Amino acid sequence: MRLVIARCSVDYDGRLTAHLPSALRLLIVKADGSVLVHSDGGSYKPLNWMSPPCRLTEHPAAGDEPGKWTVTNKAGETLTITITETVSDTSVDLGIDPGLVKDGVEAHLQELLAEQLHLLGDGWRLIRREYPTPIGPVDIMCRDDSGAHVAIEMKRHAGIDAVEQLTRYLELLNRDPLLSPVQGVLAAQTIKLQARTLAEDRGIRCVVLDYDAMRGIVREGTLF
Amino acid sequence: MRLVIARCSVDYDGRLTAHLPSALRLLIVKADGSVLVHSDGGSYKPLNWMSPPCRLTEHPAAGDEPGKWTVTNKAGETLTITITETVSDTSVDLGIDPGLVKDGVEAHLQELLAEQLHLLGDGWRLIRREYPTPIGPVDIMCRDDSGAHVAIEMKRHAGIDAVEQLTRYLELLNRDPLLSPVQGVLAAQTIKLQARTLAEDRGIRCVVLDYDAMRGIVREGTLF
DNA sequence: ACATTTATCTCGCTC
DNA sequence: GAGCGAGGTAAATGT
Repeated sequence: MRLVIARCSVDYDGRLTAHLPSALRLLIVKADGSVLVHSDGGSYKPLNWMSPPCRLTEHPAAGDEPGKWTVTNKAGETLTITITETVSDTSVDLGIDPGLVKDGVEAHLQELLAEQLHLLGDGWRLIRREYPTPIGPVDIMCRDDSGAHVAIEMKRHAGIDAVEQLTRYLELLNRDPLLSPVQGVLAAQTIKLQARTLAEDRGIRCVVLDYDAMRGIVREGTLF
Repeated sequence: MRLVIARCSVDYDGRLTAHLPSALRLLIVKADGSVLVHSDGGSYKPLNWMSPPCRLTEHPAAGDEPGKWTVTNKAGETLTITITETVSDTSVDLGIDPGLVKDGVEAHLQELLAEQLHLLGDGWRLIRREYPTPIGPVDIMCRDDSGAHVAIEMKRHAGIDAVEQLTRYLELLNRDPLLSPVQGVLAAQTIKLQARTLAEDRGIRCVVLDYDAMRGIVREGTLF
C-alpha cells in the first residue's frame, strides 16, 4: 500500500464525468492497483476512485509539467490525477488481510413471523413458508381465523416493488378456485409511504414489524 | 487527518456485530472524527469504519494492556480497535475540500430536457419538474401544443421498471378529472427493447435523448 | 457467468 | 429532521 499526501486535481471519465479542483488530498494506491482519493471529511466513500482490476501509469513531473497519474480499467474508464505538490509519499507492505466476520443476518424475520402469526390476528394458522407458485415462492401462506387464505410478503424495507410482487402473487393465487379468495398482507420493518398508499389502494393490508420485540418474545419462549 | 499503520483487531457493535482478527492495517482518522480501517485490497470500502458524527477516545497501551481506541456515535454504535503494534502515526492538515463536480446524471438530464421541451414537440410548456403525487414525484409534468397534460419519466437507461413506474403515475393522474387525459413520455439516453415494446403497447411514447447535443445547445444558448 | 437482492449503504434533494 | 430516489451504487447471494 502506498500513501501519498499531495495537492492534486482529479478527473474521472467513465460512466459519468466528474472533476475535482486542486486541493490537498490523500491518495491511496492498494496492492491490487486500485486508487482512492480521500479528503478530510465526508465518510468512508472516497471523493473519487478506480476499482480493481485496473492499471496505474505514473508520469513524473518534468520541467513545468506537473506529475500525472492515469488509472484505467478494462472498460476504458479513466481516472486522471494531476499532482502539483507532493507532501509525502510512503509505502508499506500490509500483507493479506484475514477478512471480516459478520454476525446477525436477517432471513430470520420470516422465521419469527411464522412462529408469531398471532401478531396478525388471533386464530391465524400457518400453511407453509416459501409456498411455491409458478412465479416464485410466497413468503408465508396461512389462513385467518375464518379459514380464508392469506399470502404474506415479507421485506425488511418495503417499497413499491414489494407491493407489485405481492400483487402478482395474489392475482395468480386468486385464479385457483381452491384457494380463492386470497387476501394479501405486506409485512416489513419499515414500509415506504408510497408503498403503503399503493398497497391500501389495492386492498393489501400493511403491517409494520418490530424485530427486537419479536426476537424478545422468542428469547422468553426459549428461556422458560 | 491522521494516518496510522498498525497491527490491530477491530470489533464493531451496532446495526450488526462484526469482528476483524489481528493484522497490519491502515487506520484513517478524519477531521470530523470518523475512522476508517483499510486493508491492502478489496475496494474503496473500508473493512470497517465509523461514520460521523462520532467520537474517538484513545486508551494508550499500559504495561501488558494493548492500546485501544473506542469510537462511538450518538446511536450507541461502537467501533473498538485494539492496537498491539504501531508502525507509523502521522498527521496532516488537508484543509477543506472544494468538492466534486458531477456531470451526466439523471438530475442534469432532467434539467436540460425541462429547458428544451421543444425536442418533444413545438409549443410544449413546462408545468413543473418533480411534480408531486402520493406515490412519488413525476420527473417532468408539462402540456403539449394542444394544452393536454403530459407526464415525462426520465432515465439514463430505461428498462421495464421505468415503464412500470410511469404507468403507475399515469393510472393515478388520469383519475383526476382536472388533469385527465394525461399522456406519457419515456425519455432516456438508451431504452431497452423490452421497455420500448411494453411502453408502446401501453401508448407511451419513447424518446431517445442525445445528451451531448442537449448539452451543446445549452452552451450555445448561454454563449451568445 | 449472469441476474437478483442487500447494504452499518451514501448522497442529495424536497417537504 | 424525515422521507424518498439515484448511485461510476458496491457487494453478496442464488441460478
